[in-house]
Amino acid sequence: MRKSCCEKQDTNKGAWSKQEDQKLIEYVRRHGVGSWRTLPQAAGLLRCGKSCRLRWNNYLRPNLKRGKFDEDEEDLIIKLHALLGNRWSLIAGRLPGRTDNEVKNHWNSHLRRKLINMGIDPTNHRLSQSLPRPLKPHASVSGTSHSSSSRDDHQSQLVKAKCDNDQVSDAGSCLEDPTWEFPNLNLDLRLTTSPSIAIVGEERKQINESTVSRELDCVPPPTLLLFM
DNA sequence: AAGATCAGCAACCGCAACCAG
DNA sequence: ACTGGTTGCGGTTGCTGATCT
Repeated sequence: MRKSCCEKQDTNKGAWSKQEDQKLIEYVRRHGVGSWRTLPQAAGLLRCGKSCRLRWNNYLRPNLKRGKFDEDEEDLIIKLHALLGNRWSLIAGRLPGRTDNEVKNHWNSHLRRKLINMGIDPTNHRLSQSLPRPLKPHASVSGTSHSSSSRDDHQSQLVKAKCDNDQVSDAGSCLEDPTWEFPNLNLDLRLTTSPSIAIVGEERKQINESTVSRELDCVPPPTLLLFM
């Protein structure tokens, strides 16, 4: 049985040094990304290809946006998670400069807890306690216009929304609703020219993610939310 | 001040998808 | 259609700094 690349001897593990970063940056600058398997040797790095790809994609590539997520980004993550589930790469694709790892970490450390505190099940975006279903659906959690409000304000808005027959969990609540079937949603993310996209069930294979991602690129986030 | 606990983040690992032969 | 190699994704781990007792 072939060893995985990371099990090879003479490969470093753990945190990257500045020198390693520099080597990787320099190599990519000269040759571009790709051929991760052979890159480490070519670049003079004692790392496996996977490790190099991860380091590049998550920390070294240009145009990465580091630092705190703003409220709009958090809103968008919550909404996209309700729609897509744990498809972090797809979600990150809608957040310019953010990586899937970063989004995933932020979800697990902040947003998940935030939803739990609000009484919302983060896995299905439904209220944890049994409350009547909303009489009429709304497009978004709290809009994207609360960026000036404090986090507490935001949270209280959401809690208020919850008490007002919840608008928060609309998008995701249907995911677990026994009367609601994902495949029948025929979720059309297309706005204009190209063929429509339907997310068919939870089977990952049935979604051409790159196509979805490309389609989503045509859809400004607030418009996308209208489908939810 | 010191130890314990918590939170955030970087990185690893395993698996599935993809692709070329 | 099958197979083996490569890449990408998501879950998980472990380290580190911050906060609490």
